[in-house]
Amino acid sequence: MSDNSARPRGGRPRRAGVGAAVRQAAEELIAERGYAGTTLDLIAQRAGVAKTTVYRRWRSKSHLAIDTLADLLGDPPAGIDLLSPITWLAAQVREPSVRRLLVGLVGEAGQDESVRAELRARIREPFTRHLVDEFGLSAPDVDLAFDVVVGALLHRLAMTGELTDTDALAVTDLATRLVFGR
Amino acid sequence: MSDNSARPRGGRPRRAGVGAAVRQAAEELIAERGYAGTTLDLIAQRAGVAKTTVYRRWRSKSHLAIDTLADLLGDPPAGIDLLSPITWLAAQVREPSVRRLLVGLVGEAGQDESVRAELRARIREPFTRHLVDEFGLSAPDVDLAFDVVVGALLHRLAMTGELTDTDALAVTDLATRLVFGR
Amino acid sequence: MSDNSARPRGGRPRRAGVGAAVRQAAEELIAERGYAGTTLDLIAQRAGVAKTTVYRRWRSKSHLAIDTLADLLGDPPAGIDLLSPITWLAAQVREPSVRRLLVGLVGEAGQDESVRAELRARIREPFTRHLVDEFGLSAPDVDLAFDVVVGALLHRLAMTGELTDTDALAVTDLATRLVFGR
Amino acid sequence: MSDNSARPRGGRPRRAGVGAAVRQAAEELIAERGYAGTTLDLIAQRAGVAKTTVYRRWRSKSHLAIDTLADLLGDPPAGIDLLSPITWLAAQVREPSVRRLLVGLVGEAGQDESVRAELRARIREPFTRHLVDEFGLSAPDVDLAFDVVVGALLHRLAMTGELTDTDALAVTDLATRLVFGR
DNA sequence: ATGTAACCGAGACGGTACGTCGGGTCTTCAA
DNA sequence: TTGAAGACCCGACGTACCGTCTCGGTTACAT
Repeated sequence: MSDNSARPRGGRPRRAGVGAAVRQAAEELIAERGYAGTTLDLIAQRAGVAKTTVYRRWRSKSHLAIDTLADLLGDPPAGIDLLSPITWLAAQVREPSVRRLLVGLVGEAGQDESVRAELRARIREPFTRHLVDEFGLSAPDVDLAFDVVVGALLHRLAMTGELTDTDALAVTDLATRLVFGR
Repeated sequence: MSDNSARPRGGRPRRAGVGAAVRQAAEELIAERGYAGTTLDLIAQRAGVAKTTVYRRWRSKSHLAIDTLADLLGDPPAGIDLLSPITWLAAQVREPSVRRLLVGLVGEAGQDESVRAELRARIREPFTRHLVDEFGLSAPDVDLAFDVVVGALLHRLAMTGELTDTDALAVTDLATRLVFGR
Repeated sequence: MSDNSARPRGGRPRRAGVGAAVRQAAEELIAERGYAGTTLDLIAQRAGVAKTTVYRRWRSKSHLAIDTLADLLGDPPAGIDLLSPITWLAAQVREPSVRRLLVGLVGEAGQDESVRAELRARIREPFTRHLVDEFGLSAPDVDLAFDVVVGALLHRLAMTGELTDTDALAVTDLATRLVFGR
Repeated sequence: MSDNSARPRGGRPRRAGVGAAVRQAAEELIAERGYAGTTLDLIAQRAGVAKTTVYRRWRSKSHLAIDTLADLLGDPPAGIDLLSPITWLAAQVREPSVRRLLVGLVGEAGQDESVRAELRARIREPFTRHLVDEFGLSAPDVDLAFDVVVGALLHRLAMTGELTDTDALAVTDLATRLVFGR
């Protein structure tokens, strides 16, 4: 979805399908073994690609992970009411691969501003922009709602390892009220 | 605060002050350099202790970090109203050392159930128990409020690197309403 | 045979049998696992004794090993001819426990003069003295013969891991001729 | 001289000079501080190379030492008489670096068959082959002579820490007679 | 056709941290 | 004083992973 695909001038063109294969491998492996437990060598191997190739397209493991995650999330659904995109977000976080990617990335973000920036631009902003455009909400409010939903669910997961429907519901309710009540 | 204390009998007693010195060193270093940037060798060195001594008392870097964090947090204040402990919690999360410890630990928690368990027992449970005893609230509700506050703030931090007063306030409000409104 | 048994003045007397038990444990373990593969903790454990006790009686692992070895070798037989003590020596070296003790000790000797001295005094000198007294040979000659027999056989063992009768015979012959032919 | 050379195809080629630099560092350090007193970290550092690089080329400290020793020994001189290679061998053993390498390796050999095998193939066999080819001697006899010379001198060194000319001469005499007298 | 420039696979390399192991010392309590 | 128990210091071990680098060889597109 963006291993910066723009490669205008000469030279051998990039092999098609490599980007997808690598993201796919990363997603699977991280879902299976967690973020830290997944090696770039491993990813490259499963994707049938050399490690160099991965590093040519992505700056680091974190950036590959962000890209994988963005690809995995896709766009929020174009629903009629405000609740549906928030519910969709919560559902996404409950997916094991999304969750483990997020948890790993939050860890990295603490260490590295460029990861934070990328995370904002590639993950949160699309969501926010969607709600702003669709429902005319204020961007800061939606950002906060995003952080509340993702953060709370992630942290719950980090604490207990699982997440009940009731909890997810409570949090989405909360976030919805947050956006409304301003 | 608990690198385990009750030891049977016999043998050279543990050197007094080692636990405190190591926690102190860990706290400082993690505040300065972040969780991942802090080595056990470094901690041991600053604490004036051999690395093996650290590993004798704590199973791993994560467990030392949890212990350090628990020690750092202390008990929530015995306030009269329900708001104060939640505000206190938010304030704690905004402390650089607490925050960096938490961020690091949330990352590890994804990988390791024993870290999750320890995190629940040493960090969240004391808070919850306090609110339950003091105000007669339901434990699951308080747990959730804890996860919302800590998770949301942490995630906001992970996304932006900073945290405004307004945001912190919004989140504490939310959590308070959550506990009430059930 | 000499964990320096002289303990004149007051205090609790040494427990009888400890010396023998430790030597026994050391011998067995080194025969089974080699010198380097044998830990002092292991020895103490098998001897049913605390590590401290071992270190109170012997200066170091090497010195315990030398003592064990001396005990194990005993005195050369009071034979009538000169050949028999040399043959006896060769036979001793072929014993697994003796061999592994020797190999380990030779390694340590390279690093530590006190080990060398002890080795001379406790292992080689008794042998030499015996041949000097019994057959009126010159001490330096016998010392050399000792070094040739033990050294050659040990080195053969180090190279091949085993030792045939013919080789052993050839070496003893050689050494005998050496002592004679001067 | 052989941290293995023939590599298949592809990949970044090994940096030239690394092998020599590491062997050189190992030789110097072991001559200065003895086998056991020499760390792989130290060797790597002095060679200006990462520790991982050393471990990539040599299986262990022992194998590096064998390689260093083989490199150091070189080939026996192409003399006209049988005495000269044996004298050469004795002279080599008296070199501090050779001696300390050998002593260390003999110790390891007791623990590890792969070290024994390597020692035979890289150290003893070249010597033996030379004498067999040059003088038509039987390989087992020369092997034995090798073990007698090296073993006896090493053991003498282990016992006394030094080695006089007379002793060295006596041993080479012995070994020469051994090869002849069969 | 030929040059150029980017691609890819393979794998060496530097660097840093990890957690473990073993020798030897020290400290306390009990005998 | 001895012994048991076990904490402690020190220093080395070998492994793992990240991200960089250097090859040989390949593949379009522009000249």
